[in-house]
Amino acid sequence: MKLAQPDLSPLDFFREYCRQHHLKVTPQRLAIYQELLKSPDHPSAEIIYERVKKSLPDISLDTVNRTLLTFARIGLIDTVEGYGEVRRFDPKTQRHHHFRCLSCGRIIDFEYEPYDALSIPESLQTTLTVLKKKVLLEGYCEQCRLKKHKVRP
Amino acid sequence: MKLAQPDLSPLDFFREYCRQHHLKVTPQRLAIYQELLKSPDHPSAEIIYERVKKSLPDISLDTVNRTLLTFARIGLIDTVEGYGEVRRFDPKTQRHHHFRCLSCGRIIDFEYEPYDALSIPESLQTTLTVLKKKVLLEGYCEQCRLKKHKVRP
DNA sequence: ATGTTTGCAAATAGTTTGCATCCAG
DNA sequence: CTGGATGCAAACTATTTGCAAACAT
Repeated sequence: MKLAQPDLSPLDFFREYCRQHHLKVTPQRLAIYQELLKSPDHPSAEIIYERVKKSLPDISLDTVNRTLLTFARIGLIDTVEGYGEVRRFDPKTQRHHHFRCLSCGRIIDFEYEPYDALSIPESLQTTLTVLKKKVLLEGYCEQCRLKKHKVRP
Repeated sequence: MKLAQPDLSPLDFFREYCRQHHLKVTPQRLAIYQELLKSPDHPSAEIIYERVKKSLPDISLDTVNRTLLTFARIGLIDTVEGYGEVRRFDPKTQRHHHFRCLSCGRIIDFEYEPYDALSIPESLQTTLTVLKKKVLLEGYCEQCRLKKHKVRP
């Protein structure tokens, strides 16, 4: 689904991506996308809204929200921890990892030695204190594998 | 902080764990913990509430919420994707991984070849379709490293 | 032209807070 | 006894939805 030509300007890439996904290129969408590109800090919809308002004072938070979800749905951007679902709890505090079904949201635990033994990148060691390592695999579970579901969120 | 003797019955372990963390062992907490142990499905507070109500009909959703957060805070249970924070977005769809500061919530991107090359456990291959692999490291960032912050959530 | 997108307002969902009462230690 | 825990209600925050007007194609 993703474009294979990264040799376009970010803007052309965006236009092309939208066209391929039958999305209209509106000033709002453009502004949001450009703001996102400038934002290395994984902003929330609210924060993007505040920033985009500087150039488009009349934009609404709803539009930002809808646009971001749309972008995520077509794979133009990613959502980071916090998949928009409710908080869920896990009584297993021993080391284990998760598989998450992109269709039904099911989370499956698994244990896998090699993942526990993962090394920490040198470059991080100097500035960060790493306490936990978690591997998250994503894809489709047995039930959803065949059905052509739409991806969450 | 975690107890080192897993050779207690789950119930005694719980009582002991609570005592060490100066938490009273109330019927509600007991019921919630026991329900959690029976729940391999990473339930939400709402779902736990529904289940626990069968044995404690007068329990409130607030108590379930507070109790789960308390349990998570003392490390008795874990919270799963969806850290209770707002949804955040990432314009980088190329492969990369995240470090998350347990204190300030900051998310730092990093790239690390070996993580991209991770093998998928055999046991999962037969039933699941794995599309993405993400490694999440957690700990304290440079700024928070020294300050003794309380852990989110 | 026309079907999508937007902005607004209202609804909803999930979570948190204040407070009086209750109970485990 | 007494401070922490609970239940209730209300507040709050984030997100979603319905709809008429506006706009991109």
